[in-house]
Amino acid sequence: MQPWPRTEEEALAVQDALRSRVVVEDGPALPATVAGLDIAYSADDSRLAAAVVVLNTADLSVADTAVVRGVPAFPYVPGLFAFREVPALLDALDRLTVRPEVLICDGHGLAHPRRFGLAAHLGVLTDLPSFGVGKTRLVGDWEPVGAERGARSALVDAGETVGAVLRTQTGVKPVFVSVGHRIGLDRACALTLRLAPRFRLPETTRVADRACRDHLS
DNA sequence: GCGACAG
DNA sequence: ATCTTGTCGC
Repeated sequence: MQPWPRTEEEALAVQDALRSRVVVEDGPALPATVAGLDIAYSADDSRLAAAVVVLNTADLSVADTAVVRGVPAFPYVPGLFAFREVPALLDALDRLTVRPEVLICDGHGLAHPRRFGLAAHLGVLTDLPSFGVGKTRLVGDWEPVGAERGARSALVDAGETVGAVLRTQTGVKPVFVSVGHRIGLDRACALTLRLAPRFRLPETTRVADRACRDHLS
């Protein structure tokens, strides 16, 4: 990556320059491999471990894992979250042996104030299909989601649908799915459901979460 | 001025 | 994100 932004103004300028590169076309309906990306931080926030885990979509078995240690590349600022995690995640992606067909990020894609959250950012930089599955909202409003697994409600911000609030398990809080790059919302939701046969979060996120925590000492 | 605010 | 005991529920 080029000189990394060091101020909020510089980061906003980068987002402005990159967001036009988001490609809105549908991606693979049944990718053979999917990657989960996540980062764990040390208690004092000075160190981090970034993990990328590639799963075989067919049986959710682990095909490859890469974990790297590093430092946050930017302070945590809502809306500029990607600048904190992208460098470490790209490092981890570079160490993979198996090329994932889709990236699934911990955070949002287009469900972002400027429509360029972490999932969109990583998608553009890697040019891989990507989307985000967040645990809480950043922007948008939605109507109550049906109680059954699979039920979804449009996540709307400033009049436009920026994602979906999806119930992955009956009786648990829904997750926030939003497109990042080269994949549509319907396929992102369908994939999320396939990857979450038993728990609230997709296995990609769960396995990556465990991997990066283990590498933080 | 008062909230809201991915991880 | 992370700090953390107990507790309610299946």
